[in-house]
Amino acid sequence: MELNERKTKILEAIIRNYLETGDPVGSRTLSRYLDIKLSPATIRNEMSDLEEMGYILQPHTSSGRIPSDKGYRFYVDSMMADREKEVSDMHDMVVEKAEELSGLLKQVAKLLADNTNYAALISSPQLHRNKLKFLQLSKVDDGNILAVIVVEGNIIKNKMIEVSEPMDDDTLLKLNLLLNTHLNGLSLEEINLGLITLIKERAGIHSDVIASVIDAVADAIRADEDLEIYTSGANNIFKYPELADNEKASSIISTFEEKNELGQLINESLAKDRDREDGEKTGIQVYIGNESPIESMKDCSVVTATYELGDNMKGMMSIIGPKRMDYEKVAHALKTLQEQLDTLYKK
Amino acid sequence: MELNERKTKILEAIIRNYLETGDPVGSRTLSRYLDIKLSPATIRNEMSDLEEMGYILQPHTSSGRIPSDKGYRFYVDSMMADREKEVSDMHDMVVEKAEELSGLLKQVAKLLADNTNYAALISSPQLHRNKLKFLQLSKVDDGNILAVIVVEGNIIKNKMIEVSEPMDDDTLLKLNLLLNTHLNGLSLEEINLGLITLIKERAGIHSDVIASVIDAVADAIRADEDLEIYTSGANNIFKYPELADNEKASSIISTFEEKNELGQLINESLAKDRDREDGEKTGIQVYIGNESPIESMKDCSVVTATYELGDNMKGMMSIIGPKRMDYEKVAHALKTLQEQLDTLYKK
DNA sequence: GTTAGCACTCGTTTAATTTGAGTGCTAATA
DNA sequence: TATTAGCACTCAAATTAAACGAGTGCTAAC
Repeated sequence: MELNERKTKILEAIIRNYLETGDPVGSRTLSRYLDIKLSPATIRNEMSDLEEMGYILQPHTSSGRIPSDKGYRFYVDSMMADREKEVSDMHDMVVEKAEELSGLLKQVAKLLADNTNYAALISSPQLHRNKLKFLQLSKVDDGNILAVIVVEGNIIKNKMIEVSEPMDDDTLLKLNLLLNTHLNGLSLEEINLGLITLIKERAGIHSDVIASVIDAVADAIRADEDLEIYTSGANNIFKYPELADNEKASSIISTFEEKNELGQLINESLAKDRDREDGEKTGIQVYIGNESPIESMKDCSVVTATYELGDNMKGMMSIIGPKRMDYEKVAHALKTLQEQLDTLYKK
Repeated sequence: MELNERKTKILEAIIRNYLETGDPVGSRTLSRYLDIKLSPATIRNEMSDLEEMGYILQPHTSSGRIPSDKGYRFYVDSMMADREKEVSDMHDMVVEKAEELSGLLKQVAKLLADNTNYAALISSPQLHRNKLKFLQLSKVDDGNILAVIVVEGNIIKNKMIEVSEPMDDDTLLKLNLLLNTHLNGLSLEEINLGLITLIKERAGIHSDVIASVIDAVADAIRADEDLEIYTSGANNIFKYPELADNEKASSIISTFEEKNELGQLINESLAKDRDREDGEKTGIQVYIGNESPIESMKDCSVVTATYELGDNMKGMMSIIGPKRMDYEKVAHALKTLQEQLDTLYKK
């Protein structure tokens, strides 16, 4: 069977109506709602076809139809195609450049959640390539030496190293020189065991300090270490009855709180984004129901977008809501913030 | 009327029973549950008295009684009095010393939540007095200077400062000297406008860099800036029907997510802890229902404990659950972690 | 191809009924 | 005087029954 124009119109009407009300929609309602004049009976026939084709389904015999995952998928795809649509009832979302990255990301998550009334999350940007840019040991007091490490992208890492006896300025200077000459500009792969042993040898009695420093450097460079996730508006799910029963709500909230499962979503989304042909799309992805990589979100839709923060640092943000979420509004919100973030550190 | 021994026993039996089952408890049940032999009728008379005295109440005529907030308060107070009780069914809770403070605190929050099946939170420790301990500017690359600031308690703060043109090593050295001679060892109150102006004058053309540094120093020293709150197990509240309805659950979850309201709880709890006579109690507080400073937790009980991490840095942890929570288990869990944290950095 | 008509389905709503745990009061008992 | 048995009463919760109504599929007429 073919999805002709009339069927398409009816399918869209069903979905639109369901998005608005959240109730299954019947033939009589559609007959009034549609711009083409058709009797309920005719529409019933078409709906019967649409159901057979898998686009809609009945929660139970003798109730209206609701979109199936396939139906949503069709709707989202065709919606994404004509992207010029303006969404009006969105507040201005302006990101203010924050002192700290974490503050900025928290701000973005909150903006997304507050403006859409769904749950939102954003990941800290992942560095593309990590090279050591700056390394310095300083004496803080007699028992402590502070290692400051800066890697590409100006990510800063500190480590306090305890020493059993005070280290004089001269030794410190030498260690600094030693570390910098050997390590500066190197990436994780390039710092191998041979090099480490060499440095330790040269450091002589201070090799234990060096070991601590190198540990810290490895930590700083390893990307997955820094993967921070900021969430906001998880409690918004209570606004949607189909997600608000204890079982579902609990598992969604718990996923949001633990955060480790969210990592999968982020990785998958970033990977997909990397694969797509350049220039083609805007980097927005939609996971409907079971399409989502996260088990506890099988009754939700997840919309993700990647962003780029200046120096090739890519991160991901996402909105999670009921399947009948307002996809246009959500996509628009994500795009807006995407653009703002992209330009924020560009200037 | 007086709370004699028999009334006390009955009251305790009511509360114990209610803690176990969560159902209102009636005279017949009590008659079986009590060790002294009394007929339901007698018990009814006593219950009637207890109700008049405000220790228990009926959800509706012709149902059993449940403890009032006053009843819980009585129970908690008398329970706290004999503190030697051993709680058996608690898993071993061992905190492993973590690299980063934030990791440690997350671990503690999770331990508390997992072991008690209630929601848990822990605040980062608040410094008692904040003095600048170490300050250093370093050149990271031509366009960026990194300021590293360490304050008492080894809290480290970084700030990247952009400069329009490269700064040579000599100038940097001079600025470092200038800042250190004037600022080292000072507290927030001592860094006044006069001093700032003086330093800026001496810095000449680099006064804008100095301004940024001093901003960062102020940030680092101000205590409330660092107040981080880590939560875990918020979704545990779904395990208790009396908290699991949408309205309540939503508001509790939202408080946990926003976190800013939790600050009040932390401050109040730390303040109360400071006020108590030394050596008297263990620093554990119980807020029952409306006693809690947080509006959204009026149907919960909140148990808080302070901890001390080495250098006079005090923080607070808390467990939030239904009023009928297992107070002994919770108090025991908090004490266990309290002791572990106290010794962790003492060694 | 479209539509009106009709019998049928089935979740939802409302009301009525039953059940049962629990109470207060009174009178009998120890 | 304190305790207890007995009994009528209350009321939330569970159960059952009936009515409702939105919606369907099918058939026959247009």
